[in-house]
Amino acid sequence: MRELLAATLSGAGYEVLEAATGSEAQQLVGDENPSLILLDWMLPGMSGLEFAKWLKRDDRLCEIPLIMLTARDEENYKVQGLEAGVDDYVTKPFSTRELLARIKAVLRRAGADSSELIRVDGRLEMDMVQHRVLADDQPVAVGPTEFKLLHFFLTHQERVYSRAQLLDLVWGRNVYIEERTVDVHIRRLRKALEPHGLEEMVQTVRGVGYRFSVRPV
Amino acid sequence: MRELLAATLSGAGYEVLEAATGSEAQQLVGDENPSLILLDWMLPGMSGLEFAKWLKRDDRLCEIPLIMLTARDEENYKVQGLEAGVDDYVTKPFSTRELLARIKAVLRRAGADSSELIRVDGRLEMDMVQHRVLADDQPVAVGPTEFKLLHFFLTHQERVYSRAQLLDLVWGRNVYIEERTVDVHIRRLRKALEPHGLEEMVQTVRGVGYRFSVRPV
DNA sequence: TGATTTGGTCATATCCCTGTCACATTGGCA
DNA sequence: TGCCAATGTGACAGGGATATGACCAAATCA
Repeated sequence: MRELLAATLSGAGYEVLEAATGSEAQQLVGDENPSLILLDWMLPGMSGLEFAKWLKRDDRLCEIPLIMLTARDEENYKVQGLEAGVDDYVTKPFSTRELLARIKAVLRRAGADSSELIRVDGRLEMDMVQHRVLADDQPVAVGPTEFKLLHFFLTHQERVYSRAQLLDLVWGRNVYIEERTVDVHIRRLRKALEPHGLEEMVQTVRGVGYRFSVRPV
Repeated sequence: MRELLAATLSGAGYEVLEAATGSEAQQLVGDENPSLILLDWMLPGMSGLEFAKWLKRDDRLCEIPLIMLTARDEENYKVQGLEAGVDDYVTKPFSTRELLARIKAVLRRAGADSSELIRVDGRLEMDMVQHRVLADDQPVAVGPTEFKLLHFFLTHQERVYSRAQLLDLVWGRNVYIEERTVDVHIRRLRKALEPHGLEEMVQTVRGVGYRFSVRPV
């Protein structure tokens, strides 16, 4: 089964890594940082569910999309899986086309942030390889935190985030930082974008939080 | 028990409010509009079941997800709870991990179907994720209160509400505010919709209150 | 190690929102 | 038609939320 899948996915242009057991997978995941995990419900040793829980509990790994393969479509399996944070299900038997479609969908959903070059509106550009921000091809001077903040915004445009969410998602959870501090970094980011006339993309949503948007308020 | 839970959940990043009795909880729920309620089956005074029934009978509160904590996993308790509209169960004793997983799952489930995108007549659109109002794809500038008011109207169309009801349902109960204040916010909402020619959707019902309707008066 | 940058917090300034009032307008009824 | 009650509307002051500059400790760099 696993080898069949591996062959299919390789054929579709994906790079595939295989693990036979849960613990093997745990090691592989940590080492290789995959873009997506296909997980069978039934595993020798650790169950698929246990693996899912382990994965989603880890701050660094919980972002990795997870698709479960299950032989039964019983509701309570799905519920258990959803509780564990599984992103999608494929019920055996399934067609190659269905599987590829779901993989594509899940990757797209999760994917935006794995991109190495992010452009917005043709004017703002973020190059993760160079670790640089360009506005109208002019370098923008931003500090490390502003860089992370902007990167988060570019990969999560057109959405409001509360200060608490931004602290969680940009600074990382388990940091105890004053919420007002977010304001200050928003300010610094705006200041950096100001010379290029892009500061309006960082929008205040009073009483709620902040939003990055190309569209005017 | 309650304090232990509160500490655990705070640690997990949730904001926690506590109530010792059913009636205390009733008041708190009305005032604070929580995202989720954890309810013990056994309460001093009002029973957990009674509280659940009360909650689910209220138009404004019945949307709040409710998880019951029960010391017994007897079927007939669950059935009674389910009939009352309980969203999930956790049977004591339980692990922190299990509780957190269920909370997360219930919140996600509730978040998903409390529709995040409301459209009316193809012209007016409210995106809760962006926290934005669009009329003919043009952003509409509305203040926080008008936003809440419009959201309420969009989710309760074609019905008259008195000023007192609107104060209760939009502002929250236990706020003592002049009834005429509603008029002013209605005015502000209309003004915001005016540039898009949608102000007629907010209709006055003389002697009764206001109604949101797509149909002309 | 000393210089420089960075990050978080605070105090203060500013802006926006809000509830209320006073007055204008409208609608219904005798 | 004229009066009264209900609603519409503009203005305003106070309060709360956000913006901003300054500061110092910690981290980074040379």
